[in-house]
Amino acid sequence: MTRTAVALKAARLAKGLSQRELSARTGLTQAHISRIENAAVDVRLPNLIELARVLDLEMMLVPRRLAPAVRDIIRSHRSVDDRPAARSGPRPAYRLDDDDDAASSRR
Amino acid sequence: MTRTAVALKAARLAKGLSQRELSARTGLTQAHISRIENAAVDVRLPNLIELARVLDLEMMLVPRRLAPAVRDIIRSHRSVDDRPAARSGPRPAYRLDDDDDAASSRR
DNA sequence: GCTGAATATGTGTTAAAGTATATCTACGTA
DNA sequence: TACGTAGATATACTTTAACACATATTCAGC
Repeated sequence: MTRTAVALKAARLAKGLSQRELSARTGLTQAHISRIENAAVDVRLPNLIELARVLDLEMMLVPRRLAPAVRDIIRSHRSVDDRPAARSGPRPAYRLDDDDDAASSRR
Repeated sequence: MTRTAVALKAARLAKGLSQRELSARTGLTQAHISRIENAAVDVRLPNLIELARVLDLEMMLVPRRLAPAVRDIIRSHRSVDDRPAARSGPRPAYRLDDDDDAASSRR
């Protein structure tokens, strides 16, 4: 299992979502989310970004020298509010402004 | 042009590499690097990670609340040693230890 | 056992990625 | 100026794998 596959699944479970719910929010099929989490496929960037968005994550390209510092920040802030179902009402709606979907210009 | 496409191209130019040189180091074809930089295709995750590795970048999934802090770190450390051709000898050889290639288990 | 929710899998379609080639760009040289 | 020529990037065409759709399997609770 790749690191991102694990991270995505962990983030989904941390939010208390089923694959089906995540499917509904992202537009990816449940089948495909399953394959992504099991690393049975290589996910494409726009799909990764969309999954990340719904899971309150952000894909970033970090200079290698700064990566350890970034990991420290993430580690030191872990488990503050990412417990399962720490929320009540409906989700604050996913933003659609920023984009990395190369195909969007072709659709 | 998507943000990552721009970032990848900028990182390549900052290292003074041609698409062909980057192709040789990553194993991706020059043709495909061209399409990626022009956002004519949606890059797959293992390819993005491989490109990033050669360009001394690291793909990370950052909790949204921490993303601004991470961006600050990156911005404040910018242009320290990422000038074009600030190096002399051959490159220190790309590491192959960490992995996100789902297909590797199937090959 | 049954029933339903959740996750996994078989199959077809479409787009990513490879191969080969073309185009562009800048520099010499006559 | 025109004419190679070499390096760099883009594009036509083919092959392969991601993704959607449908269905199966697994796993709870009753």
